[in-house]
Amino acid sequence: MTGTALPLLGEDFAACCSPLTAGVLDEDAAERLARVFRALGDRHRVRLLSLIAAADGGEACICDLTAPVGLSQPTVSHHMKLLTEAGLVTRDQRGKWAYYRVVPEAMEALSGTLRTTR
Amino acid sequence: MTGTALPLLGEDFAACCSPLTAGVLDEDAAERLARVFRALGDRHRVRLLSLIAAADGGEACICDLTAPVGLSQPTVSHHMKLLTEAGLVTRDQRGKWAYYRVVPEAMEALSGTLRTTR
DNA sequence: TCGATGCATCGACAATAATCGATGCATCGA
DNA sequence: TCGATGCATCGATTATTGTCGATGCATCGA
Repeated sequence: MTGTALPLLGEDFAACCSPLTAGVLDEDAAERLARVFRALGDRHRVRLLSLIAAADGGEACICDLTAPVGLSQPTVSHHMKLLTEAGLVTRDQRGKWAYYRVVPEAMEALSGTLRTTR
Repeated sequence: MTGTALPLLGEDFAACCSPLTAGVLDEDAAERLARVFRALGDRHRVRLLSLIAAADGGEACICDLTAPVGLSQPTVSHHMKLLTEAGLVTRDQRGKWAYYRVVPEAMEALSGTLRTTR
């Protein structure tokens, strides 16, 4: 296991993220949040995320992803790095393959920041 | 009322947005989603959103926003345009002032696309 | 041990995006 | 009617990001 997620959403998913609209965010909080949203701000990365989530076993390697998104291997690798750094996916190297997996807690936490009703 | 929101999330907020991870998104859906996330992918825009939500009456004009974010008026105007086009805020011109307001339905819909449990 | 495979990194280039000053259009108050 | 104010748009510049070919490092199977 060589997962290298950098949880930009905070160490503790459950406690880090109050709704965006609950009060004025300071610069740091805004930047951290924006960085995660930026990771989702590309159609290919959004697509990659849905491909991984829908993949058999909930995980996929780069080789499974290049064809569906129609990008080169280095480019897909680059996008996956951004998603990993955002904490939205984890990377697990097993032999030759690097398996990526969606982090539900991160998705939930991010979802929570957009919730307006309590 | 001169609101000009372009609801990129779809005409019907409630019905448009199944979770990102519920199945493989087609190109169009991925692009539409990514465009909205991209609108949130800037710390100033995230901040602007929280400022508006926290403002008195839930609305704010450009002139209320320039100082807090420390950007020029044209730049703030530009950011607000992006947020408006993403459907995350509405614009309402009243006299000299343009009042911006968060669209809770859009936030909720977007929040829903990130939800992994149902 | 060696060729093949999967992947990340690097370097370069092209495309997007952020920012601001200048400007023009309304609207308001005097 | 006129100056002042609020805002959007334009044009230019800089910064950021997406993309790919080339390359190098592991790992696997023969």
